[in-house]
Amino acid sequence: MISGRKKSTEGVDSRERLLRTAEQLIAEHGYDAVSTRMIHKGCGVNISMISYYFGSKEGLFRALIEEKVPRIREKLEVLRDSDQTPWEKLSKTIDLYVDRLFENIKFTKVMGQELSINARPENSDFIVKHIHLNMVIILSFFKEGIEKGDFKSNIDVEMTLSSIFAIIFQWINMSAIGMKLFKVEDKETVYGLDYRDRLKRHLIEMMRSHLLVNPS
Amino acid sequence: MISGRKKSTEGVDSRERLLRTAEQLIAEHGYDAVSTRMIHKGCGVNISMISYYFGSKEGLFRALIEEKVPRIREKLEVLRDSDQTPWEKLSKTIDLYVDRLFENIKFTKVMGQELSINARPENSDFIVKHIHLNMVIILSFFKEGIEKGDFKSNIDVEMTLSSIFAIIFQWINMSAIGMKLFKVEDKETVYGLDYRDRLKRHLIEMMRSHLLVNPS
DNA sequence: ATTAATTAATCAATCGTTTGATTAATTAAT
DNA sequence: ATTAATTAATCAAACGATTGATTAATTAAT
Repeated sequence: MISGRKKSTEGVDSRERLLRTAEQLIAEHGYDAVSTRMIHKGCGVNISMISYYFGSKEGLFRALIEEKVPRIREKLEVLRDSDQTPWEKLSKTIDLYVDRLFENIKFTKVMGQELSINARPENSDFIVKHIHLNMVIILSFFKEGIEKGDFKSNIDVEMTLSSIFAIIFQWINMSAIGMKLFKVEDKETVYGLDYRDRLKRHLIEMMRSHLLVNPS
Repeated sequence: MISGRKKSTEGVDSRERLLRTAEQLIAEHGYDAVSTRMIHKGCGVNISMISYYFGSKEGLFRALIEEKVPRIREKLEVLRDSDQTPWEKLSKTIDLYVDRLFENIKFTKVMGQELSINARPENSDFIVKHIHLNMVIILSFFKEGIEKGDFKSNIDVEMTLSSIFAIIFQWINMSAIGMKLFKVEDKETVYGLDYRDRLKRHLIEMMRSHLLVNPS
């Protein structure tokens, strides 16, 4: 068949299209404002396929969360086990995290919404669990830096770590503020490479003066 | 009459109860997850009073936003026109902002949700406009500090300002992460005075090392 | 022939909103 | 001082539309 419109092996494709359309719409309007009909109209896949593949609308959302919760952890573990200085580990962590969240703008927004609203605790617990596992690794970089005498000993490491996450998350989740502050018209710009680099540089420079005993 | 259950001058009270209940519920579950029936059941005020006082559910929400968008600006202007050093102005601004947002946890969450989701642009535009007006004032503190030679001249002032807002907002909006990081069981604790002070101290100390040419 | 994928049609439940009637307080006229 | 008219506030009930979900029938590939 030329059109191949109904090949049964397209099943995977329908599933994927539902996930991607849901991600797009939910990032833009929030979970509760997105109806199953919006999703089905957005990708042309029949409504009942949501139940067919995911059991329910919540099941679709859950699948989206579990599929995408970033797997930065492996990279962090490689970094941890390397022989770089604590400061090198930390600055590369910032680089890594900014890249990962910027490469998944839509999903980062969805995460932010799930963590802000407290509906569906299974989702927020799942996300918090994974973020925390990463945080524990990054915390070890701080402690290593303090032990070696590279970092100041009187810094509030937990607050500092939390701040790094906050700054990146907020840049993506509240882009409207950034747009106004930097007099930028479209979202594409603040999500683009220029501002991504500027955010990295700012974060690293701020951490340098805040953390290092001897900022070179 | 003793009960006075239906005095016509109670109208203001019903209006107020609708606003407070909506604020509470929307902060917890998000606008779209809160139905008009949830609001009316939450405060006992008849459902039709929403249309009566606010025209619609969105009108109620809009009234909530306009009523509460923090009026920190007057205090910032007093600070700006005072004869304190730029660093004093900035550290007092941090103090002021943390206090204001912590005193309005529920509404700060609502603001965060409105800025994250892009439904109802009238609301997000309104919020962004007011936040930006405050940001312009705080930016003048930075510039004054640089001109006087108190602050380093090579700092990214816009990114730094944006970071301050991000850290405070995120602490309130994503309390789940803070709870896990600080091994705290209930929200009341991370929203309490101890962590409020700890957040202030961290922010001010981080800004001190990041901004000041000569951190005393 | 069996299986997996897809469809249109339909379900009960809930959504935001509106209705017409009722209450209690206020104002104006006698 | 009484009475009549007007007002704001409140209520239960119902509106049409939309929600998430399910059904049974159909299609296509093995």
